[in-house]
Amino acid sequence: MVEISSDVIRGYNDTMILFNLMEGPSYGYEISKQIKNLTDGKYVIKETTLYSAFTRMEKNGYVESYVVEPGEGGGGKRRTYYRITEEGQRYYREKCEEWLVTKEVVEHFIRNEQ
Amino acid sequence: MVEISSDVIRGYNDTMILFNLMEGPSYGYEISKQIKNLTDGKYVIKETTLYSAFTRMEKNGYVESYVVEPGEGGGGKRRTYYRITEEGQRYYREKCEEWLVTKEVVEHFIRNEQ
DNA sequence: AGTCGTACTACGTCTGACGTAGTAAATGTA
DNA sequence: TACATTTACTACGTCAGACGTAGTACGACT
Repeated sequence: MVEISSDVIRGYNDTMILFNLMEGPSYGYEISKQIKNLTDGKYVIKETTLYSAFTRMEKNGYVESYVVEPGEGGGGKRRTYYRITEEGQRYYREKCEEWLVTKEVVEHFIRNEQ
Repeated sequence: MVEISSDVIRGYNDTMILFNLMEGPSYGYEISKQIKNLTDGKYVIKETTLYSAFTRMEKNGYVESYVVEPGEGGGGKRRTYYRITEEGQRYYREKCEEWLVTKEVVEHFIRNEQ
């Protein structure tokens, strides 16, 4: 089982989170589960990584937060939802373009014997 | 022009350097030029990043260094050459495998409209 | 009543990348 | 031959993102 080192993903955690928010507002716990599911458990974002990303991205204007009390719509516990902003969408699209270049660059240095 | 943020590459600088050393021993200045050339200038490794990677990788047993005085073989200045070790080769191959998984993971979160 | 799942917050550490700066020899150019 | 550029580094300090550890607290299930 190949382990993904976190330093590789560094710089793409934000992108993964924003990808989820492109479908509509969401909150920490849900996003962490979605990332895990989408990757078949190959990548599990750490809670601290996730929540500090929210804080950072809100400061950068990529997301906006609002609190939903239990009862209001969703059940369960009080949650902090995040909504992606225009700025966040632009940032997400830039990251997607950047990825293409990054992939091309890295692959010059990769040899996988078949 | 899409700029590659250094955090994306983080974790793959070592791999890029080791890729070059797989062809035979080399030294800082040469490797930095090769990385630049191979990527058509899309990625230029910073000197401090490069030399600190050497130090780290020598400590980890991935490379071994030796000094070549001007005259001995090559011209120019006194150089510190690096040679990849068995351990370094194993590490390089692991990174190449890891890359496949990483790529797959990240691409779940990328949408590039065509 | 106790455990598990949900939904966080706080705090401190580590590491790799990078900015700035400086050294110094070799090489190319006027 | 004077000067700029290229070559080949070293030193030092800073920063940001990831992560370990810990703790809180409510709700649901058994």
